[in-house]
Amino acid sequence: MTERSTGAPLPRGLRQAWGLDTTAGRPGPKAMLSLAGIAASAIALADAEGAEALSLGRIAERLGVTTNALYRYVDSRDDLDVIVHDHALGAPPRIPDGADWVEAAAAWCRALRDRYARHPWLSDMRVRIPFAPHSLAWLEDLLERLEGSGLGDRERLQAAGLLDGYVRTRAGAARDLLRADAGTPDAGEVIERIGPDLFAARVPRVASLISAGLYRTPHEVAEEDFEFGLDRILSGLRRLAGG
Amino acid sequence: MTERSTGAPLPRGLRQAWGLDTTAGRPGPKAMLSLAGIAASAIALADAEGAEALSLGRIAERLGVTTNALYRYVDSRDDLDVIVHDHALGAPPRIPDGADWVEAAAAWCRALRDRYARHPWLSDMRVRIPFAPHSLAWLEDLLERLEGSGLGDRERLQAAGLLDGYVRTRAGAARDLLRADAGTPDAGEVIERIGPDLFAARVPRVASLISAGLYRTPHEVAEEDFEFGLDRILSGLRRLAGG
DNA sequence: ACCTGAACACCGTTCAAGT
DNA sequence: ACCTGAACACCGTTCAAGT
Repeated sequence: MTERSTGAPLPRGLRQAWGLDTTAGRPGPKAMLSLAGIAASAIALADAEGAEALSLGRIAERLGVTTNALYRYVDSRDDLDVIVHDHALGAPPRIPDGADWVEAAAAWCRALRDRYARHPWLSDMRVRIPFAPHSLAWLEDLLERLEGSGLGDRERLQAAGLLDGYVRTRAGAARDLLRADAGTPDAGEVIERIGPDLFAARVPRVASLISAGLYRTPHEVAEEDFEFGLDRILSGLRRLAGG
Repeated sequence: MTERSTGAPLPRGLRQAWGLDTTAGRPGPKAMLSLAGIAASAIALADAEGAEALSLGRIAERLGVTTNALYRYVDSRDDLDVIVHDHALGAPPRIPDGADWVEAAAAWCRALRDRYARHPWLSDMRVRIPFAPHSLAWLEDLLERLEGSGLGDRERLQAAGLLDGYVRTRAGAARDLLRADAGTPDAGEVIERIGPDLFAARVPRVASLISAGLYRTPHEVAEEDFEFGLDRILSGLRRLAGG
């Protein structure tokens, strides 16, 4: 038992996620809820209605409980967001045997993309420095995959940030396209409203790409875009590694 | 005057940003505010207190006006966000003469990074498909820089998305580090709270990188990280272009 | 120790005036 | 056409009970 240094304590939800809050055998009434249950309920809500629908009240309603009850499990809305994000992300997949480091890294990227595809609202959550267990496990896993690359410590960390950022960016773009399928703003319609002539005069290259249909991106094309960027990055990394 | 097709009209703020709302010479009292003034006020507020401080009420307060007055200039909070984002981004820089396409693209990326550095809270704003004039002008500008590359239409658009996403990701990371300098969560402290042994057992590679000080990122190191990823991407693109 | 109920400050949005 | 003032539903958060 080492002395605790001064400073802010870990938020309740994060502490629980790391398995530090051994709630077993404590006095008083036993809990009606669990952090995992709260997270699952929040995820179901977000899956159904998107990130904007997430609120303490809506989650509590689903659980048949008062809003304030959630504060027994979580310190704040912010704390809750971290937990929900981490639960929706889930544990990273196992590393495939026998793949070289480039293929292993590519598999990591596709796996992360798939998680985002399953929960598109993840792209709407504020990005944070990851300290939740699953988030860190993903990073750990990617670092492991990069160990065969011959890149240095620093370079592996940089490469991990590059790949992770790439996947998240693409996931956000894919989410936007999903959203465009439903209701909101269609490129062609917006241009119509702005005025095609004004639009073409101001941003001719963008206008011509749109009218060539290159802005319209069905699912398989988004897949190609994803692989395009991934290939560029991995090609750049392989070259650096002297492959 | 062509017939308007059915569908949602352009939000008021966006229409104004494109110069479509010729407010001159209309009946009734003249406006006390302007969209540009509202945006400037919002930017000053966010610069001072961050994205969380942004609200219609706080902006109106700075302008000496009621919250509801803003609805004469903007359709919704969402509409306002688009305008604020676009104003903070500003117009893209001119293309440097004589640079080859790789250097021109790199200059674009650095310029965008600098805009984000000036307004770090931009990284906290929801990412959207860009339809505001400055946002589109940046895209137009990058597409122009890529014209000398020999890449095809589709590839140029993909490359633009890749580079743009990269810069935004890095800007978000840089913002997190800024935030870590002030108050919030320090890596070492969080590990201390989780328990260094548990942490090292679960994510050994991350733990060793942190204890090696590679997580600590002063300003010049962030700069190196930025150039690292940029080099990888541009190297991958050059190779594709057959350079 | 858990959960409820009441209260607070704040948020975006609407509607009916006033000028 | 602009701006105000009142009202609404909703949000996160706190505090004092109850069990």
